[in-house]
Amino acid sequence: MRLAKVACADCPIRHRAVCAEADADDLAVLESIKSYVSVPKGGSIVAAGDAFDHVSSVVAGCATMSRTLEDGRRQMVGLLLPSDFIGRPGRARSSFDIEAVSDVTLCRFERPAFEKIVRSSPNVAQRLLTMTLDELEIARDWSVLLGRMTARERVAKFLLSLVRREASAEGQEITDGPVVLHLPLSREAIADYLGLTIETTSRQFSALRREGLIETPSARQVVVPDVAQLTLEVLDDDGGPIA
Amino acid sequence: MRLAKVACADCPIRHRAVCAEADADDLAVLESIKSYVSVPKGGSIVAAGDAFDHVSSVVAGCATMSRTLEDGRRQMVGLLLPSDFIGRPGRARSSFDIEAVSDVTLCRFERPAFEKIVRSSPNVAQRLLTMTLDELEIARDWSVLLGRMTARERVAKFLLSLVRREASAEGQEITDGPVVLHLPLSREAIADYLGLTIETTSRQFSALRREGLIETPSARQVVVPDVAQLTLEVLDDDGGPIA
DNA sequence: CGAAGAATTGAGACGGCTCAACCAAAGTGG
DNA sequence: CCACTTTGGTTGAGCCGTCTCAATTCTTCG
Repeated sequence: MRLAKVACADCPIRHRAVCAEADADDLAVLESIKSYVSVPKGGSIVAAGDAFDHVSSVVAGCATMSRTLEDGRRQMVGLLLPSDFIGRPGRARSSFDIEAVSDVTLCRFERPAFEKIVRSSPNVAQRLLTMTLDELEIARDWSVLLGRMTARERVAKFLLSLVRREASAEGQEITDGPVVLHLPLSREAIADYLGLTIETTSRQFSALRREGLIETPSARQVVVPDVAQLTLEVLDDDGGPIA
Repeated sequence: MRLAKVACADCPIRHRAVCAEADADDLAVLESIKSYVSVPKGGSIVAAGDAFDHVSSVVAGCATMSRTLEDGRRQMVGLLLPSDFIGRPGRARSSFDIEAVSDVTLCRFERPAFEKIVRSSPNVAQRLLTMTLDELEIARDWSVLLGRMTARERVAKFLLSLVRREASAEGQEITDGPVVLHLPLSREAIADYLGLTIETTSRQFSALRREGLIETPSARQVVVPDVAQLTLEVLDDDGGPIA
């Protein structure tokens, strides 16, 4: 669904998205070709194999990138939150499904027009490269989790990544004190993200709760009373890239 | 160890590496600042946490990118073959270990000098972006393997990725007929790549051999008599990105 | 209040891991 | 040239963590 445009100057992700380094000229062009689109919770943004006619930035809401095998096994490969970029300049087709898990607002560009900007604006090209390198680092970091970590470590690391991501989105320090998290994902989606089943994921939440490492006022809310203590559950936790 | 330079015009990876799209001017600059370095089998190229003083392209040999957790668990996140790029412009430290698994020849640039070229040459910047996007796709594809595939599927997919990679390096068609592979990795390294143990990996090789899907004249050689048949072992195998 | 979906919990099965023995190939030194 | 060692790979037996299947509870929303 089409939405009214918001001026880039007022955009909540102006300084974190692909347009972050755009100068006044770049921004004028981007502003002229962008359109806002809203995708309802559960809606598809692109399906694996589909053409990528547009690229976009997530302005609000949460989306997932995943692949489903023929027999139904499903693995999420990325969580898309505000300021994240969707699409691949220079590539016509998506090899993953991208779906809204909450109502999502996208700032969208037609792919050819966006590719032209990438070619003409070093600022935008540079920003896109930096974001892609960040994504790559996040993906590789996640590979360590998928390949080698226990269910407990996966859940703990997932929660910590949300803590960090929320802190960085709000430009805050990472405090040790109680942090309240809103989970953007269902247990099923979390399981797909972590390479586990729903049941195992749920059991790990329960175990962490029993041991006082987290509290769960509701299924979608998690309180971490002591972030440092939760961090101890994850070997290797160097802080890691912000996923 | 320093080696004599090879002219870019004679370089075996000239048309596949980060310099592939470089024009004559770019190439002159690259040629003037590059140096060739050889790293012996088993040697470290960079360690996790170390400064990235240089970036480089793999000219010959094979290297791995991996992380080792404090308790010794290890996950490989990338296999580096000729034409692959090592390093991250704009980031000073590596978050993974990069090690030579055979004697490796690198075409190396000091990071600041290379970053300058990326800023001044749209061709190089564009090529770097494309390569990074390819790497990202490969990393995400691998996540599906690590998160959801069985040991048997992992080994089959690994072998198929080598078949494709060899074919693409030599610009050949992917044939169904017998393909002879040289494994660049030990069983241990393969296990680390696939998120398995040595023993499980070895058992899967044995099982595939028993069933006639592969032959193993020696530990480092694998013959795939029928690529299509091996492909049937991997659900989802859409061909996938070339890892 | 009832229905449907989401999450939790339990019991048992199973795939991959651990520990251990064994084997083959490649050095190494007397 | 032959013991001896070392390194890398294979195989076996049993264990354990996660999955599967199933029942139950909790939420949400007509």
